[in-house]
Amino acid sequence: MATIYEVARLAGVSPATVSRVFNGVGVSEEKTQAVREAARQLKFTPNRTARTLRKQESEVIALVIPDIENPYFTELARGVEDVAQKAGYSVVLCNTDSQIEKEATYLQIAISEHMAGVILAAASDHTNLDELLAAGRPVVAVDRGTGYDIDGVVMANRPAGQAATENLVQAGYRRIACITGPQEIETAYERAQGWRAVIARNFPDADPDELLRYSSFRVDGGREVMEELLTLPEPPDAIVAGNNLLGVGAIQVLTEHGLTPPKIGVAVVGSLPFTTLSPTAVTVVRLPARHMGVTAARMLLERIAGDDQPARTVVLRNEVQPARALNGA
Amino acid sequence: MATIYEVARLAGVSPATVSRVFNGVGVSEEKTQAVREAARQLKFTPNRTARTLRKQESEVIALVIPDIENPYFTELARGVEDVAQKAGYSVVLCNTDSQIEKEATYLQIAISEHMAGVILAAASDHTNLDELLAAGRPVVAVDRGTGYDIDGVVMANRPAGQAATENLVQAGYRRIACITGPQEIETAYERAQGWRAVIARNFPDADPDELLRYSSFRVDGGREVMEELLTLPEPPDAIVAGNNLLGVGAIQVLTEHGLTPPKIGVAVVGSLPFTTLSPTAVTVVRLPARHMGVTAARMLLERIAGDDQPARTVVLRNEVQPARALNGA
DNA sequence: GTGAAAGCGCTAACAC
DNA sequence: GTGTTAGCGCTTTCAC
Repeated sequence: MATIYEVARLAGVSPATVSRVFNGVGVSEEKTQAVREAARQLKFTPNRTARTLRKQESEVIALVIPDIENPYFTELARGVEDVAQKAGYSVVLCNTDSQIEKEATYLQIAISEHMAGVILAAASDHTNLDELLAAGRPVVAVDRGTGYDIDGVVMANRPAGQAATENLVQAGYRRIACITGPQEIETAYERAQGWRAVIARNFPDADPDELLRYSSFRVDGGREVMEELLTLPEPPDAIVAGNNLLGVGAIQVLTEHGLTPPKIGVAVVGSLPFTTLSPTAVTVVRLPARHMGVTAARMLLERIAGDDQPARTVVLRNEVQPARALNGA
Repeated sequence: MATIYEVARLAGVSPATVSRVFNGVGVSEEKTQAVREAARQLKFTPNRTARTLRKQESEVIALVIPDIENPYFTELARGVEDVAQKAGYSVVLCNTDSQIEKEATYLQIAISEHMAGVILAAASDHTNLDELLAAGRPVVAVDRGTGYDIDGVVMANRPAGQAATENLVQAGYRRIACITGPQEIETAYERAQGWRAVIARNFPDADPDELLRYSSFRVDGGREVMEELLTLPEPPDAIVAGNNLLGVGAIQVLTEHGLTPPKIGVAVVGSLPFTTLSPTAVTVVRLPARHMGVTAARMLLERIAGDDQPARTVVLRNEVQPARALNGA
């Protein structure tokens, strides 16, 4: 690999001039040409490591997410990547598997590689950002809060849970269960709160705890809890699923029992990009994951550029796509 | 951020000794203790950038894939990550969107960040690896070849296409179409060749070109081509889908037309992790994507460690999971 | 076993 | 506008 010294010698200029050419500072036209020609001949690629060491900052941002196999997070990643790449940043995708230790490791790496910033969907509410923040690295929270006073972008989770449930009520279902993710995860909790509010308003005699189930935010979690609900003395006639994977798991079990929607009502908070159902059978509350990524990346880039206004939180509205078969559209 | 110099001063040793402690070279027990204690007090984190600059190699490997939203590739990524992390490497996930320019950019970054190696699912057969290889960086090809004489791990694509098709033949279907990815992509081509061989053997009078469609390896590609096949004067009674997303698209369209499998035969090359169909309705030829990632990562780590045996190619066998409803199991 | 010192490739004062 | 030079934090000879 050629260095700026070799390019400088070939072009008949100083190393500093070569550096200036590649950083867009004022250099005369003729020297610029000479440098570019020399660089081309030597196949010169600037050494980013040296640059990072010198500048104490790299053009890399970390995107830390709990589950890379969840399409919701890959859609988010696309949004981040699209914005970052246009700004000349590359994105390092870090999968924590919801484990705080793995998360801590990646956060440490972000510091020690001098990454420009971090976009974080926290594995839990115990994430420690002290060092990262002390090192002056901007962090934007996505999907979930962190307990720190930093920028964030989240979904309107409670309204999403409400919308899903209301849709089912209007379609005539009367015994609507809810399956959601781990209680400690705020998205899971809030969506369930949305469901709870609608149930309380419409069925004041119902016992919500009988029909609410916490599980993992995964397909097998949905399957397990759905099986359980089906064995109830009086099983539900409809289900609100707290995220996409839970919805997939629940629908799989229902299908296996011959209860294909809309025989039983199903509303899912989150999109189902790879579902093979009739698009009219299930109510979907779309979550704008890509948009969340785009917004978070833009906020982060502003912080990297030095913006120091007070922390902002953006709440993204969802969009309901009702099951057509149920509401007659 | 504390440096080794500060740690050295506090511990009463030289910077070199601090470095040795953190790199597992022989240092006396008492100095080791002193260094560790000083490091703890100062919250010292080794600066990876400086280390990389000095050693000319980082503990990062790049995984370059064409579509991060495809569950097949995220499953692959999991395999890579699990192996890499255990060996102390972190994985940078780079999404090329099948564009050679984006791919070239990421490959350039891999060089200029001194990454330890690259695992590459090439965007096309025009990928240029000259510089990367000249820089001495090991590259392992996954899923598809590259035209270079390097390590690789691929699926048994032709047998997979054959198995999918044979399954449909045995189930009694007689007019079996095939939809696959872009002709230039070897996986798409080979799977179609498998289909073609079975068709030629069983239905010598059939005109394969009438029933074969090339498309993109995406859901909307599958939708589009499926719609088209349905308008044929004599539509197919079964479909072989060349990958998971194509299968999802095809099944969606069929469902919308009331042709839920197994009313029409469907066999998919690739797993359908988020399907909501009855598990008995569709034949799935499972592709061990995670295993591919694990294998590729292990091979890469061997190369990074200096192994210089001739290039190897590993071919992974697939596993057929037949549609139970069709073969009576 | 341990320390002194050079240098990885780049950028940013600072002089001119 | 351009060159000289110091130094980012680490590893690694080379002495001792």
